[in-house]
Formats: sequence, structure tokens, C-alpha cells
Amino acid sequence: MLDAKFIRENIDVLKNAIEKRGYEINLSGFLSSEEQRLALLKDVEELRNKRNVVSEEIGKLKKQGQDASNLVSEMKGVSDRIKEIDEVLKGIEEKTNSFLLNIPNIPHESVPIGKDETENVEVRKWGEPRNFDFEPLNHWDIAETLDIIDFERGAKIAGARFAVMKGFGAKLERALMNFMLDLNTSKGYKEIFPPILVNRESMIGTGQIPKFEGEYFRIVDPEFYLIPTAEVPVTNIHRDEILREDRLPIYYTAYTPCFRREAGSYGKDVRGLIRQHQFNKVELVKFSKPEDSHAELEKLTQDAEDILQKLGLPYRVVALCTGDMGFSSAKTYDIEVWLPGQQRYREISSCSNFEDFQARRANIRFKREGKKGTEFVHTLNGSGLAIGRTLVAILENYQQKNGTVIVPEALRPYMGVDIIR
RNA sequence: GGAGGGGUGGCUGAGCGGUUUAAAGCGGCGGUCUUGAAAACCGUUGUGGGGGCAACUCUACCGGGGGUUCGAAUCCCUCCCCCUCCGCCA
Repeated sequence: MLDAKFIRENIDVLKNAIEKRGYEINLSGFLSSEEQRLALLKDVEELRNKRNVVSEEIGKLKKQGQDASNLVSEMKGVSDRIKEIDEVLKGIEEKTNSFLLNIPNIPHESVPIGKDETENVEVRKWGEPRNFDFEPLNHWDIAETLDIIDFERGAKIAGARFAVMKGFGAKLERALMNFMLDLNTSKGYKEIFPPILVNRESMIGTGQIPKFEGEYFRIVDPEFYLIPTAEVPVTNIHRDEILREDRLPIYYTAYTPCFRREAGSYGKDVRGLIRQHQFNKVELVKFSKPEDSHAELEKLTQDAEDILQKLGLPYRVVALCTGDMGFSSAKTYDIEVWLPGQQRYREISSCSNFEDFQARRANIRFKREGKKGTEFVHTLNGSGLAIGRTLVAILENYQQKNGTVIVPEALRPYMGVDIIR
């Protein structure tokens, strides 16, 4: 969320940002309603001041046993007027608030300008896609041969976009979680295991709703949301808190299952493990001081890349352009892993700096030593990594002609075998 | 699910219709004293919004929302959360 005052004073900056993102938002209505709101605010505060002063007077008169009925009836009128204005003000403020909640973040100046994913910019590449002396298979074919993923029974138990992991499939899933958490915690990220059902305030805090309500699973009675990413509960750990400067930066890593409706993605990735309603992910979350956040984004992205390097999986890093970036983000790098079965790079991690956008929604602030007042922290997060997609990448990149899959060296202590057969 | 007790500033905790613009203590910050420190003493101490170049000033905030009243931390309604006991349960 952006600040109403900021928008009032920087209307052109916002106009420009919205245009670059390809959003269409009418800002002129906002400005005139702000004008009205501030005028009413001034009026009502003056009336309140009058009421405060006179009410105190009434108290004194009554204590002295004097008659104050004239003042009382006058103040009755003032109070009624305050109530009327408050009513109008409340209506305006509700509109303003829902307007503000639907304004996307302003892209950082370093973000490439473009309309969609075709204009994203490749930043760097790591590793060489392997040369196969046979036709590499899709992961669902490999998995079927090895009997480690059961899509049919996933559909029977739950529905489309659900899978049952079996045997070494299940174990690989678990090995990857542990491997990633161990690596991340060794770099100073504190391990968190948060609730995976959250309340509405938390979803608003990180920017998932109200704009994208339909993309998430919601339990109606009692009301809860199933988290689409650990970003939600972990960022909200510090909602409505004022942090001490010397606590920053804070690094968290969390494994959680994630749940997404995948509304609007019908026909996309219908086969395989790439796009499931439920998937596992290890997440990296940071809270930093504003001046450090972009350096922290670079480090966070490298921490995610390091996982792929240790697993020996070729990837590239892409800077998302203004038109492809998520609603809340000021800057995003996607990490895309090479999938031989599809002969292309696929997203396996998305690392973003939200600057103060989420912090403002979730009211996460910090206090500088010796300085008055508070500032919003900057929040960042990135997948480190999506487990299901990492498993897919391992199956496809490490497959052998005879249908077996070599276990990457870094995972062998977790798997207990060198080859999945 | 049933019964009861609570939610007040960074923390502890008083206040339960108008000398509270929230007492007191702890902590924090500044100072006096001291070779230095401790102790003692003195002063200071939150967050948001509006106005002002500024000193400053007005306003809101005692879990959230609503109501009663000239006036609400205090009374009423409602929701949320925490604690204790009973029941059930991984």
C-alpha cells in the first residue's frame, strides 16, 4: 500500500509507475476526494476541540453547583454535528482505503520497462544444459517408470492438480526440504515453522488480498486462508511491531506447504508436478533497513542460486520487467531452472524486494537509535526453493538412458542412496 | 463444547463518568556529583493524522468495532485474543 499523503504529493510519480505496469487507475477522483476529506477533517477537529474545552467547563460549573444547561444543550448540537461529519468522513475513508489497497507498488528505477514476460531481461546464466545421447523424458514419464509419483490417485483422493508422492519420490521431497533448510540456516537464516492457516489481516498485510481474492483457498467457517506461500505468515510475524534498529536485518527461512487455486491458469501445465494446488516450498524472508534492501535482494537471490549450484542444476536469473512484476513488488528476480524434458527454463524461485509496500500495509516499523519517530522497514522474500519444481528438475536433469535417476551428491546424505531405481 | 478471570504506555501496574492533557515503579535518554564507575539526586520519555518554514499547535489512540452521555480507559452491546478449571482429542 502507498501512503495517501505520498500520492497527493507525488501524483506524477505514481501516474508514471501505473502506466509502466500496464494498470489502469483513475487518480483524479482520488485527489478530489482527498481534498474533501481533509476539509472535513479540519472542520470536525475544530468542533471536537470546542467540545473538549466546553465539556471541561461544564464539569467545573457542575462541581461548583452552578447551572450549565445552556452549555449542555449547545454542546448537544455540536456533538450531533460531529457525528454527522464523522459519518461522511467514514464513508470517504473506506473508499480511500480500498482505493489505496488496490494500487500496485512503484517499480524501482533499475527495473526494466516492458509490457509482459517477453520483455524480461536475462541477468546471468549458470551451468550448461547437459547433452543427452538419448531423448530426455518428461518428469512424469520418469516418475511413472520409477513409480514415485501417482497423479491418478492424487486426482482420486483430492482432484486435478494433486499428486501422491511415493517411495523415493516422497523421500526426495523430504530430503530437499531438509537440505535447503540446513543450507539456509547455515547462512544465518533463522528457521521458522509457522501456521499455514492465517487470518484475513495477514493476507492483506502481504498484499494477496483484496485484489486477488480468487486466487486463494479460503475456509469459510471459521474464516481462514490457506497460505499461498510462507511469505504470508512469516512476514506477518512482525505485523504491528516497532523493531529495534539493532535487530535489523532479520533473516528467516521456513518450510511450509503452499496452496493455490490456480484460477485463470486452466490449460497451463496440466500434466506433471509443475503447477499443483498444493506444493512444498522453502522460503527466505528478510526485514531490512531501507538503505540496505536492494543489496539484501542481491544477496537473497544469490542464496537461492546457491541451492541450485550445490544441486548442479543449470539455471538463469531474469529481471522481471515492469509489466510482468507482481502487484506488491518493487523489484523481482526470477530464477529459472533448465528442464530437459521441456527444453526450456522454468521458474523455480522468485526473489522480490517489496520496499515499504508490505511494511506499510502490515505496519512493520523500526526506530533508529537516537532519532525521533519511526520508519517502515523494507521486506523481501524469495523461494529457496520450490520443492516440487526442484524435484522435477532433478528427475529430468539427472535421468539416465535406463530410466534410473542419479542422486545429486549434495542430497546423498539425505537420501541414503546414489541412484533412484 | 461448558464454567470463571483478564486485556491500560518499552515492561510491571493503579485508575472504574469531569483536578488523568493515564498515578507510581522499572527500564531508556540527558545532566549534577566522581580520577572513572556505581549509588544518589534533578530533568526528560509513546504512536498516527491535520495545520505551520519553525518553535509549536490541534486531534485521535487504554484489545477491535458500535452505542449511551455535554463529557467514556471508566457504563452498555458485540467481536477478537490471553489465562485457569472441566470435558473431548493428535
